Amino acid sequence: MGRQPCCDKIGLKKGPWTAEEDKKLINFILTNGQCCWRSLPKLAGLLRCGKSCRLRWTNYLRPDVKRGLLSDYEEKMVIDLHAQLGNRWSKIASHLPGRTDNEIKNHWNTHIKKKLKKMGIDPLTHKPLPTPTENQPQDEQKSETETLVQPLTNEAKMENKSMEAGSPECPMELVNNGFCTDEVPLIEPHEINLVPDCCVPSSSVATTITSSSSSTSSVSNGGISTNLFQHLELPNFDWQFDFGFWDDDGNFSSSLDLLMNGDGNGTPLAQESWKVLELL
DNA sequence: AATTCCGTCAACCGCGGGAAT
DNA sequence: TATTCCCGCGGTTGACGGAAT
Repeated sequence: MGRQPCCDKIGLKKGPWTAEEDKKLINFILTNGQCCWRSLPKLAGLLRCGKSCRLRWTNYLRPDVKRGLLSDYEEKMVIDLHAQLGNRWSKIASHLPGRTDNEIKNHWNTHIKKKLKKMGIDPLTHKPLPTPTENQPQDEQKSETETLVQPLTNEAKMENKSMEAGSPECPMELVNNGFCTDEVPLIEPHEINLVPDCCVPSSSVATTITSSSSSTSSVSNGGISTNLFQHLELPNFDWQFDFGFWDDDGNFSSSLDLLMNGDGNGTPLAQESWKVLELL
């Protein structure tokens, strides 16, 4: 007997998500937690496959998701981790708080791969390509390469608490390189207090608000503008919990003004799901 | 101004791993 | 132990927007 399809595909909607669908999904998850993706669409009143809901949540709607271009630091992290882990995007993502595997995978394929090739580095092996381009001066290649690919300093590594080494679960060979390839929780348990006990989310709901201050983050994604308040047409409410945003250096900051008014570059920082959080 | 090309990224698909029975 | 089911991962696709012609 073959495997059954993950869901009944008849009558199910595909393609970009609408604001209404997003709202339904957020409301349901924040009320009930992440339990059983298979039955979620029915319970939430969505004509979507469970997998589609999970993807939409983890890659876009999740409150702690960090949007915008990867910083130089993050890019170095990705390259360094990729050299050790290969195409294990979820593992790589677990070392970059707020970043999703999908986002990192896309960034790798569209940006980093090209950069490395241009520098004469094989993106697969992270070693110099067998036949270096003769057109490009070696000195230029080297300096660029050193800037982007050199191993992270210990200081830089310590900056990221998700990379803490020394835990019993952390393989020594990776600890020695400054990385632990095991799963690293992105959110401390005390940060999760919004979901009923019936279904405790794995690592999805936090009381921190993240968003990118990158000026490039204002592009629409799947028809959804950065100003997700407007997107979901949810009512305003008072902010009562900690929140913040990620700057281009990978630092997390808290600021009500930044959240509500933008970062001074016309970039709104609020994300839609927080309204729902507060309403509950 | 219109058309084509290209880059980006959200979303889909199929598969494997692991839990449940 | 074998089978079934669900979740999550990684590869791929397709829609969209901007650049180039």
